[in-house]
Amino acid sequence: MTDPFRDPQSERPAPKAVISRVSLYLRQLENLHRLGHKTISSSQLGNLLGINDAQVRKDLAHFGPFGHPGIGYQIEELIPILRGILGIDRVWNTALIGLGNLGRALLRYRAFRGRGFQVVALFDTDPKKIGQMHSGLVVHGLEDLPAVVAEAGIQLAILTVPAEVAQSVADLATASGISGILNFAPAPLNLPESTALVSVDLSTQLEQLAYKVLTARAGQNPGHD
Amino acid sequence: MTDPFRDPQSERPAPKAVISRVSLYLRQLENLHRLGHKTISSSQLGNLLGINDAQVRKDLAHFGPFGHPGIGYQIEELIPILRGILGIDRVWNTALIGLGNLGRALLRYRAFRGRGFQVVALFDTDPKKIGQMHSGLVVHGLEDLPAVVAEAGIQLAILTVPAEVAQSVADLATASGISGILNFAPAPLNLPESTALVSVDLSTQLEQLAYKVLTARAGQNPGHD
DNA sequence: TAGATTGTTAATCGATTAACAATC
DNA sequence: TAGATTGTTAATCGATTAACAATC
Repeated sequence: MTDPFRDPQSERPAPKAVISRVSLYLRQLENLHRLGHKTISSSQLGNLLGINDAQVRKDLAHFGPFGHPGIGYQIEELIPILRGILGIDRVWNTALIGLGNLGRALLRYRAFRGRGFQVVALFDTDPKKIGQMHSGLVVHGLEDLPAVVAEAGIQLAILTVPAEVAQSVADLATASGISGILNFAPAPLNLPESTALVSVDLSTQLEQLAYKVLTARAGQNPGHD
Repeated sequence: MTDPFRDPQSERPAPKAVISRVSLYLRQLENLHRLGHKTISSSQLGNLLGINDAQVRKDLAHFGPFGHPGIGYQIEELIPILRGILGIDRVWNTALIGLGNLGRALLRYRAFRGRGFQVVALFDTDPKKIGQMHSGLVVHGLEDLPAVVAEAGIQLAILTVPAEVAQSVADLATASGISGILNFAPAPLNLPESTALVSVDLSTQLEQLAYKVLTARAGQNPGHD
């Protein structure tokens, strides 16, 4: 089965795990750039992140031959490439839906800003919250979503609503033309193929931690390191 | 070191992916229980979560033969078993380190309470924050960590500090006797084998979303998730 | 019994790691 | 050149899915 097309960029979409690591590579490269480093090898980069050097090379080679044999990768050259691959070389207009504790915190969270994710509209269903100002934005009722999405060219939504309403809010967001949802509600969402979904499930993460502590404690792990 | 128990629970530790799904199973079972359901089959449970039925059975069978052929799983029977497996059948005394926006939001976040994760102490390095009260707890300086951990029997730490100090704070937490860390700082942490670590990297999650939107848009066949 | 569903083995699929010729 | 490091193929490892005898 010889494949006539070998262009890595447009062939198969990179697996989810690869993209996760590309995010980590990018952040590490930005740190190194800030520290004045010029080049880095796959094994150096891997060591900093606890990732195998062959994997680093393979992940990057998936998108193109960016490395220089005998030298490594040019940090300044690689950073904008990775930003382009991830799609954070542009501004993403983002709606924040649900202004509970978590939503308000994310609105002010540094890590979301300055990487192209710009919250441009707020939504809630609570009449007490509608009309309030947060970080210079007024809170809309959810019924305004379709109009505001169209008007402001909103592409992404951050969902910080209770689990019970998450599916219906996601449906409304999809119907309004949102292309991607970052879901914090602890509920499985069913979306059309064309809508991208990433879920962050904080309570299951804490459960993972509890399990890990228990097994680290009981099972005396044979393989040290 | 002869293990008198040959039951699956103490054999090989379940893979990370299995435990993630067990969290999802448990939450779904709790919802079903609330709705008055008595039994559920692996295929029904799988459908609700978008998981293959063989995988549901295999995941659960990893811990014991909990199912009833011809019938399915008894919901009321399975719930406490899964809670025990995950280790959320007890109280975990937890320290929250870093009282920025995210830290304060997590402190009040419902999903963390009522699942056994009890925040019993707060820490920060900012002199303006030390001494403040949040949710009935006083903010300690970080230098109090070893004493408070010992005194209050703290086992877990939620780390919501800037990336630059995350490693040193994690080192202090480990040295103080913490068994597990839920890390929200966007930095790779290097910890001893004996300390459990789960990292939640919000900015990389948003980058995953951007990538997914781009590929869903261009390539017609995005991964379902 | 007939129908349903489990636990588990075998088959498949995908991801990680090792090894090395090619390259600078 | 000699040394370093890439991109990639082959080998390994692990996880998912299909299939089915055993069971209720």
